[in-house]
Amino acid sequence: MLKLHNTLTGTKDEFVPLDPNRITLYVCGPTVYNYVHIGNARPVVVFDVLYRLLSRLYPQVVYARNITDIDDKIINACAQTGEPMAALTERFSAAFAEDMAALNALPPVIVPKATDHIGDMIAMIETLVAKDHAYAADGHVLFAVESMPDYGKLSGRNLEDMLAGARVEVADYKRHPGDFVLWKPSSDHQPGWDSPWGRGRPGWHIECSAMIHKHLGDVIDIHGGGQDLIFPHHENEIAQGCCAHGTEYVRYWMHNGYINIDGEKMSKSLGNFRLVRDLLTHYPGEVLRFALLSSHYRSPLNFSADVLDQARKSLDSLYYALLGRGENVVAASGYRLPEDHPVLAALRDDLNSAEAISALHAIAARLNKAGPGDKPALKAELLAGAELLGLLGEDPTGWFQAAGGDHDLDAAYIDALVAERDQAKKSRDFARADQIRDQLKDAGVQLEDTREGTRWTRA
RNA sequence: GGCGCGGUGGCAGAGUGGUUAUGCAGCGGACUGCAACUCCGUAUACGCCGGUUCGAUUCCGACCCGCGCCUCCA
Repeated sequence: MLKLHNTLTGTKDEFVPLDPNRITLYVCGPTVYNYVHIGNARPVVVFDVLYRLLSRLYPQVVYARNITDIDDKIINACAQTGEPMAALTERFSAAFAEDMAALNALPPVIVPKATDHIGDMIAMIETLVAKDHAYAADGHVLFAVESMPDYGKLSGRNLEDMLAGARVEVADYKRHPGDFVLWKPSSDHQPGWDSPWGRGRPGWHIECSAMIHKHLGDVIDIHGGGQDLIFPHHENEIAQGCCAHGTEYVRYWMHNGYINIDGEKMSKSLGNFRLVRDLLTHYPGEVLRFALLSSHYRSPLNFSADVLDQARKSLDSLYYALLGRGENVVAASGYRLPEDHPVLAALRDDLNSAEAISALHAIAARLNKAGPGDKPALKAELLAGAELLGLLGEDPTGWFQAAGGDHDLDAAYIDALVAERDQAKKSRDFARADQIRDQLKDAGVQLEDTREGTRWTRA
């Protein structure tokens, strides 16, 4: 059984797919007007694990993650640099794909772009207007929140509550202050598309609803994203999807917690963000991924160098288990994680990645202690468990020897010193041997004498 | 003001009505020429106050503290 926390019910519910032969998963992707920060990466990594898990449990998973390539923030970014919109969005889409690949996130099955679906959005808006859930006013088309009795059910608020806390001036063409934009007019120098309401561009929420409808269906199994999307984005998606197609839209809503810096939410508006791109110059992508998975996806994660260093060391201990004590162990082939395996059980419990990692350490401990005959099977088990989390995909020797900084010694030079030290050891010149080891240690290279010879790792 | 989340050992972080994860760091030991890796052992914990209970970190209530959403944001 797979249990998932559903924002709609507020509880951990058993996952019952609409069609067990075709699971549908949609995750909100980035607005491509700059590089993404580590907070943007959290849902990508979290739902990548969900995608891997679902793929293990069901024969087919249709996973879509959109690219928002029309938005006022993009228009503003272009206005500042003079770069054409298509060039800018293409550039940052590619950068996003690169960054996420560095975090070992599998590409989704479908990566729909908003600008490829303007016609679908217009059609959906027309449906909403025809059903009296939307109205045109002053060049805009607005969704009428009062036309939907249970509007607010996802975020747990009602229209009166929202009015009480309103901090924004209400445009006078709105019938109700909570009405939101489906379509808005573009000036001559703004990008726009022809529509029944004149030349304009879509509002933020409609693209996801339209693309879900086109690629995945009227009702999908799971929709994910960051907690800050619950309101208004996902609330409004529900309104659009349910009202346009007369169905329930999404069965399970999943939202990940924030990444914090010094206890405060990391966000573009606060300016306290860390770009994935910059972090990757200091840490392997797998360390970032491990850090993101080291706590539960719904909990806040306080991001710091300390967290990354601990992730690195924890990962090292797992790779050490794969590396062994110098013996050459080949993982058994054809291993498949059993249904009741602890790693699988942990992930099935609302994606408890922290517990899954702990289960990985338990396998590593058994692998370290095992006799030669048992090692291949345990190594295969460790690799299979880790793969569900998208971890331990590197060659262990490569993991430890990969150059990370500008001042790293090159491998040939290190090998030469190691050879010299071996000679010194053979002639029992331990003073010289230790001198070489200390010299390398100062340069960040750790030597280890194993039965099969000396090996080295970068600290 | 409305709605919601969280406070676990030095740090990170799971979990549970009683046997008290896991990783890193610490301490003692084994291994080693000495180390490193690994192994064995070990200390330190559940914000505060009440209640329920044979027994609560885990359930209930109040309180304190921190955070988030209500506006673009993963």
